[in-house]
Amino acid sequence: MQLNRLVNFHKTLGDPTRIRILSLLATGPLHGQAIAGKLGLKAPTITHHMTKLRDTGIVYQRRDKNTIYYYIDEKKFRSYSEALPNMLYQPEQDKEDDALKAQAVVNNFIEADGTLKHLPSQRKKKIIILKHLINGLERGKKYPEKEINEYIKRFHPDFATIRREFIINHFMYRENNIYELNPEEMWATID
Amino acid sequence: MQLNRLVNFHKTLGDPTRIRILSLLATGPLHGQAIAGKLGLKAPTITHHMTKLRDTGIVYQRRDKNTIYYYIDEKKFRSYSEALPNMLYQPEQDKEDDALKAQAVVNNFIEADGTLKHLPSQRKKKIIILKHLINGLERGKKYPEKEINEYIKRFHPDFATIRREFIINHFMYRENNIYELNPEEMWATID
DNA sequence: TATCTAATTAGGTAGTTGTCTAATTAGATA
DNA sequence: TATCTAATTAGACAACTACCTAATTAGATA
Repeated sequence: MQLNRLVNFHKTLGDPTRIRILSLLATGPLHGQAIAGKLGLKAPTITHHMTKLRDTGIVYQRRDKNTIYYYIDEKKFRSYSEALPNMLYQPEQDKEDDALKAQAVVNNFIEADGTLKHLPSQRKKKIIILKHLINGLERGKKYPEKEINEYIKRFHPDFATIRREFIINHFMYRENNIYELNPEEMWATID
Repeated sequence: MQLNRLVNFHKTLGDPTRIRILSLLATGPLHGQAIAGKLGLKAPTITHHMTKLRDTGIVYQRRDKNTIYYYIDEKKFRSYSEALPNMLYQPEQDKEDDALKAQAVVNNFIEADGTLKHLPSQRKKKIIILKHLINGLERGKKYPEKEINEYIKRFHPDFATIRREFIINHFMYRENNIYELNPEEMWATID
C-alpha cells in the first residue's frame, strides 16, 4: 500500500456526500438512480462520486441488465482505515503481543508480594523490569537520593545497582543528587 | 463523535503535505521552523496545516519559551481512524464476540462426528445452527429436492423439518421443487 | 527599552472539486 | 429496428484550498 493511495483514500472520505453514500450502501447494495433519489442529487453527480469511491477500491459494482449496483468491500474499508496509523506507528496487534510478553517477564522476575527476585541479565528483559519498577514514580517530581533509595528498597535491597541502571538506561536523570524521571521518549527501548 | 467532525478528520488526512508532517511527528515532537525546513515550505504554510491538524484533535502543542512543539495524540489518531467503519458497521470487537458465542452454540448442538443433536427451540440459537448447516451448500447452485434431503440427512434424519426451516428463515428459496441458496442479505438475523 | 526569534494574520494566485444541464453511450426489450 | 432506461461524458460555474510574500504579533532576552 503506497502512501499516495492512502492520501487519496482519505481525500475521498473527506466529503459529506460520499459519506452519505457509504452510509446508504452499508445497509445493502443500491443502484445509481436510487442513490440520486435518496440524496436529492442528479445522476451525473452520483457517477462523479462513485468513480472516486471505486478508485479507492472500497466500493465495487455489479451489473444486472441495465442497472449497476454498488457494494462496499467492508474488509478493505476497514483495513485502509487503519493503514495510516499502522504505517506511522507500530500496529496495535504487535503492541498487544509485546504487552503480553512483558507481562510474562514481569511474572517471572517479580514475586507475588511485588518484590524483585533479581535483575534479568538479558538486556530486553532487564528493560522490561526497569520499566515496571519506575511505574510507581511520579512524572515531573524531584526525588532526593535518599527517597529514591527507599523507593527501590521496596523491591530489592541492592538499590545502588538498580539506581545506576535507571540512569544508564535514561529512565531518570540526576542533578546535584536530585533524581527525576526523564520524558518517555528518552527511555531505553527494546528494539 | 458527530459525522461532521469525521468528514473533517478525513479531509485533513487527505493531503500529502499533512501526511508528511504526521510522518515527521510520529518519530517525535518538532517545532514549526523544523517542519518547514524539512519539508522545504515556508512558515505560514506550516501554520496553515497545523491549524487544520490541531482542529481535528489528533495533534496538540506545547510551548517552550518562544517555540511551539507539536505532538501527535496517537490514541485519538487511531480511534478516529476506525470511527467511520465502526459507525457504518458493527465494530469488529462485537463481531468477534458474536463469533465466539455462535461457536459455543454449535459446540452444544453439534456432535463430535458433525451430526445435529436436535434443533434448538430458542430462535437465536436455531438461526446459528441453521447457518452452520447450510455452510456446505454452494452459492448459486440449484439443488433438486432429493439432493437437499440427502444433504440434510447427513446431519439429522428429520430432513423435512429442517428443510422447512431453511425456507421459513430465508436461507433458501424453492421454485418447482428446485432449491437454491438465497443471497446472504436475505437470511434471517439474530438482532 | 530595543532587539531577536518563532508564529500568526492578511491578502493574493493558481489549481482543484462538487454540482449542474445538455448531449451521448450502453444495453435491454418490444 | 426503434425505443426505453440507466449511466456516462463534456463543459461550465462557484466554492474551496495549498502555497506564497509582506506585515504583524507574542514572548524572551540583552
